[in-house]
Amino acid sequence: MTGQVRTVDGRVAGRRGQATRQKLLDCLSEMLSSSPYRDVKVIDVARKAGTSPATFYQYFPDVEGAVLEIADEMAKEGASLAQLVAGRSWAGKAGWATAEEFVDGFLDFWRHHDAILRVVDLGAAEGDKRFHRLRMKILNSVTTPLTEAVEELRAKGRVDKDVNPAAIAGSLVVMLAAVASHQKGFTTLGVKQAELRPNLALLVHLGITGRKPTR
Amino acid sequence: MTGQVRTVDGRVAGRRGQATRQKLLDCLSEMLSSSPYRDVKVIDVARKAGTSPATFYQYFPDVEGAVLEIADEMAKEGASLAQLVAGRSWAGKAGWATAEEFVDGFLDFWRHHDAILRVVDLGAAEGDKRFHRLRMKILNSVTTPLTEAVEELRAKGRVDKDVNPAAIAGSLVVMLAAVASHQKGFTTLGVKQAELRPNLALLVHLGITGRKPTR
DNA sequence: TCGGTAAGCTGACGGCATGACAGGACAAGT
DNA sequence: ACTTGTCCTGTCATGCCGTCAGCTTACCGA
Repeated sequence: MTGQVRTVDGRVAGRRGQATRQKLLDCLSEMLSSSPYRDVKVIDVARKAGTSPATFYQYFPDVEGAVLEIADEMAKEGASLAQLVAGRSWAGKAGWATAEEFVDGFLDFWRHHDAILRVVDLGAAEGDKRFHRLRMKILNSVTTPLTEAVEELRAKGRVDKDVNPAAIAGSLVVMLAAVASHQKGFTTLGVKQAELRPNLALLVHLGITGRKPTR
Repeated sequence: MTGQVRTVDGRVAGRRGQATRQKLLDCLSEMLSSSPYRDVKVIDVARKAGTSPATFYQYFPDVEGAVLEIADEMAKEGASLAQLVAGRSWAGKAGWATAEEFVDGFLDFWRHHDAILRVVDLGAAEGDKRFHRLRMKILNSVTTPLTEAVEELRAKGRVDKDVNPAAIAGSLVVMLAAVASHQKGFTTLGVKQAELRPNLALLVHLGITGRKPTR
């Protein structure tokens, strides 16, 4: 099946091979957190992993290929984000709680993986289809249920007919992603962490329901 | 004064020197639009400009330095974005017009400079102070007047006391920036360009005033 | 017209990363 | 011990980086 981990030259990787491969991925992940993407060199990753550049090229075509691998694992993990929104109520106090928990959960996930998500974002913005697909996969696990929530409210006539649920949901999600990536920008504006979250929850609630929350 | 353009080794650049310098910046700008940031090499920029790598290093310490230069020019241009928001009304039909024009103007600016803004965003997200300052400079020209608008409405009691104007304004602005960078993500969701803008305007209006617009 | 001076540009070079290969080390089964 | 297939690395050609000395060009005053 697809589960077979293979080297660049087509061999099947055994236990030891998979271990070094994973170690290379871990070290790359770490390097992405500590130095600019542009400056991440294969030789540094290899050194950090206690091996040689040649070994790196045995498992990955280049740095980008390895990054895609890391991002793919993260995307799988990100599927659980759907639980933050799916099947939740957006009415009354429960609605406010939904908004708050959604914002919290999403920000935590994004900040936890900020280094790799930065690179994915860049790749997607630069037009690379593979990165774009990955980014959509992650965002969709949240955007899709969020869109459904808006559609439901619209069907009940609680939201205007001329709103596009997907546009609203998508915009709110990228807002959260961008805020998480640039949290430093808000401290510069004099906005503290603790203040930011409820305000984001407010915006999300307003966007989804069109109304102010009852707290 | 500060207007003196200088080479890396301290010489004052004359007319001819400034021309090549500018040509290098233009070529770099073009390369950033057409190839991944990671793959932009000094030698390519130099070749494209019909000169040699050594010349590049005479005017810029490295690629990053040149990028900062381009971004700085763009930041000056971005100051005019303030006019989209400053002194506008957020009440009634005028309020809806303000939201629409703001969204349009901002998106156009961001998309026009998307290549360089991608790099600035990346640099800022990676923690580089110079990129972060530049990013804030551009965003602030919009965030500041937007924050004032919210503060004004709050003073009139039309917006809840517990909202933080800066947090709201900042979040809406980064939302627009992120949407502009990832427009492709929305076409994937089945949202067309023309549909996106009014929905963004709606979110902005909701965020600023707390109410649905009257169109 | 003629140097003198500073600006402007480039060839060339050591250093380092890249990416490919062949061959050696290693583990496991026989 | 021998075989087989996995795993790693030394090595090499190639190409980019960043710097320097030195050449050409433009400007200017005498």
